[in-house]
Amino acid sequence: MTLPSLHPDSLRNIPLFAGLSQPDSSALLQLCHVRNLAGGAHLFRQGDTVGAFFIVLEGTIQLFRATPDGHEKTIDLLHIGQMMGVGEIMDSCNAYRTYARAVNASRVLEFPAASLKEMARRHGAVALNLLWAMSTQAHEAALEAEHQATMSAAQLVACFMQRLCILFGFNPAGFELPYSKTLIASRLGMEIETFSRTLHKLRDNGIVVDGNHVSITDIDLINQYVCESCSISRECVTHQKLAQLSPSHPTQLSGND
Amino acid sequence: MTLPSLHPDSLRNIPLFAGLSQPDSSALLQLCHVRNLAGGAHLFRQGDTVGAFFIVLEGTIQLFRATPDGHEKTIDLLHIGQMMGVGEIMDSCNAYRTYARAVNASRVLEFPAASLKEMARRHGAVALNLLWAMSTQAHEAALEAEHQATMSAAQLVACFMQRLCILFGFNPAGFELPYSKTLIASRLGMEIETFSRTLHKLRDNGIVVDGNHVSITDIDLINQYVCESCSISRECVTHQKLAQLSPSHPTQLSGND
DNA sequence: CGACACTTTGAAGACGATCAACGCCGGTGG
DNA sequence: CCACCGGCGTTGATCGTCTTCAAAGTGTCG
Repeated sequence: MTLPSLHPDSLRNIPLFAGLSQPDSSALLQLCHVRNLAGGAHLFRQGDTVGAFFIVLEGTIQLFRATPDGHEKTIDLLHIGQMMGVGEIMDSCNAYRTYARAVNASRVLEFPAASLKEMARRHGAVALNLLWAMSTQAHEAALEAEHQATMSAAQLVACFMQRLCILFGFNPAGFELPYSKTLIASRLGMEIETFSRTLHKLRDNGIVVDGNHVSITDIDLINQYVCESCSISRECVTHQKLAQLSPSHPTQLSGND
Repeated sequence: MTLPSLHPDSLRNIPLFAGLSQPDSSALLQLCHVRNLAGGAHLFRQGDTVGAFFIVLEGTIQLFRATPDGHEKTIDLLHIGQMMGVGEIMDSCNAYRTYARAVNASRVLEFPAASLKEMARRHGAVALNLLWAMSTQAHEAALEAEHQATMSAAQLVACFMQRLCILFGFNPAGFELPYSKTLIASRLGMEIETFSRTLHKLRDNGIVVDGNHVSITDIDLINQYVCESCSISRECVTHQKLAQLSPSHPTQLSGND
């Protein structure tokens, strides 16, 4: 099922494959195949029967739920290496708990649900990688939750901007927003109006936004502003990384272990 | 290291041991030992070097963080079968991310950190149980986060009351709060004043509180009230269970798989 | 040109946090 | 026995923040 378009090189940034022996890696690859998604295409919907789990190879996948009043509440935006649907498989839930939709043209790796547990049982290294990945995801979700609870809208936005720079290797001095403001606001758990207003207020704190163009004029100021009310922020890889971030100094995703 | 006080029966409610073969189970038991904690005793502190992970056997453990302004933010209250510190071990973090303190006299099972990964690598069944447990914890944390974001203080309190009945097998028609109000408020992420006020408002929704005594006078009304603004609530085992809950009909923790 | 999605801006309102004061209770020490 | 204290919980008043509703501006695409 392995498509020719999937080169071993592509696996370098995928935690699930990190450090696997050649046989283990091959066994995994035998199970999966690549899927291409156009922007806006749904990968699965909340309530769909769980048939597979996925890993992002390229592009961005939006995980979200539909609220009773018709809105969408974005849970997360997933990028290269991140997994979807592992939880559903591991606790034998038979329905996806969220929607998953490609924000832009994306490629994902698809693993049949049945095979994953078997791989984990048989290959200790795969099990450890899964455990590592799940624990990392859980930790990040916990950070996220604490951020939401502790930080003001302005701090959340500032924090998000910092993360963008890390994730995409943007030059903080000037970059374009990679998503629509509506999507970002949803991701940050705030209303679009609040987001819009907040962008202006940030001018005083070292972030200037005009249209889709963002300039972080004072990295240190922003970093201090984001961290001030949140003990946990200091744990964030983001902030540690941002401290060393200089223009044209793109950062990779952190490796396993 | 197995203490005489740990009977095989005790393992029945512990997901990590669920469905293990005799050898697997014994191997795990060889690794761990029981620790007794007095109420108020600390199991570990935020920043401590990670030396072990723990499973609650008896009592209640409070996980919390210290906020910059000196308050405590309760992350979770753990009961029988729940694990602490697994995330820290699996992603090779060398410091605990929270405080852990016994709310009342408690017993926990302690596993040396080094052994856990090795067990997971070698014993497929243990790895699957760990994956199951982590995925369940992660899912519950996600529900929790969505609750916090979506529901009003009153709904959160009502939801908490329902959970108490499920968890402890209380008769909804009348029971005593098992924790101090300060602790509950902290658990629910609100100030004690807000909590206090909220208790009165709930009178209109079928929950009457006087001192530490709680009466849920109208289960259906409350259930509807809690669920109304939160699509996710319907997934909550709580609500499904509560529907079948009748007086003197205690419920067990859900089993594995 | 008009339809429509996206964004901005204003004004009002709801909700919870904060500050302050007080009542209650158990323990301690004189 | 009483006075004092600290932890806990209640109640009132106020304040800031974010949501909500409403309206208008901007852009793209047919």
